[in-house]
Amino acid sequence: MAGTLAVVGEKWSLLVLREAFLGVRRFADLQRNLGAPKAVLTDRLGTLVEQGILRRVPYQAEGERQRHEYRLTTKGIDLYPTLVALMQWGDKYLADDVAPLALEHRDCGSPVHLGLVCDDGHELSGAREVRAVPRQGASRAG
Amino acid sequence: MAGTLAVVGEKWSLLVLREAFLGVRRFADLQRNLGAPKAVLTDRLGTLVEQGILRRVPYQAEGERQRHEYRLTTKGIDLYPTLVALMQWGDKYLADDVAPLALEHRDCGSPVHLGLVCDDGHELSGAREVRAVPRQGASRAG
DNA sequence: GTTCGAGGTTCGTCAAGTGAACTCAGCCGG
DNA sequence: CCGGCTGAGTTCACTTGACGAACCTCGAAC
Repeated sequence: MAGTLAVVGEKWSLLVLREAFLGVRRFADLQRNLGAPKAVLTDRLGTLVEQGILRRVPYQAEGERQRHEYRLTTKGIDLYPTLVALMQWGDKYLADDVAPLALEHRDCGSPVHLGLVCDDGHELSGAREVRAVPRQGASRAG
Repeated sequence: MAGTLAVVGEKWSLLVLREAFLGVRRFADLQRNLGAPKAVLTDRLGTLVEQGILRRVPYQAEGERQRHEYRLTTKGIDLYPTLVALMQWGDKYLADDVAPLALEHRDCGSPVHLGLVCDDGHELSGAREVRAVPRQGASRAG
């Protein structure tokens, strides 16, 4: 866990990824949506690319010179549950009125949420139903 | 989401919460386990208490004066999925050898993981099976 | 060959993080 | 009653990082 935070724990990283999941790929759009200083955004995008979470892909809009856009890699897409977890908590405890974004299953249309499930197929109600078991062979990092 | 990050997005907050979930409650133990400067730890604990994520509970060890310990509130416990999400991603992409901590269902003993499930009971394979639908009535905050 | 705009870089300022040293409150042993 | 010990902070000097504004650069269009 500490490792993950070292990678994406900086101030704007997860917000950049949120935009990425919403389909925002261009520097200027990210900058406008987030309101982050350009210098910080440049730096964050750089480290996310370094970490293999985003890819820098060339593209060319009509009548413009070639530029680069930022796309999620598989490694980046796998951070989706993290973002959803943050979102759900915010929706529950911080939302003024109603969640501003709903997630639904693309196939069946019903609402999607994040849950703890065990390999027997039970869905757990929360942290109290989980036992954490330390393992040997590594100090705790997660 | 931005709101959630404003609350727990600072450098040590989520690590403090990890320790809390592992049962660490005392200032000195937190400080030792995390290696965070005392000043920062004091500040983080203070804001987490302010936010209602931790409670300051008096306790008294034998032969010592009364002190305070920090315990998770319900609001804090509900951050569990966030931590698990960070942990699972770290286990997948950053672990040197093997995950240092395994989670199991307290009732049936089988491994627990975090998954996206829809209200029809399907478990989704990942972000690509989800569609995000904006709602009216609020600007996006999540 | 000047303008325009995306995608940066540079710079001065200011907030936040960091570690070491210091404080404070009580319990204890002498 | 005195002085030392310990857990929990606080203060301080220093370094790192965030911030906003201004500047630079490349290529297309005029």
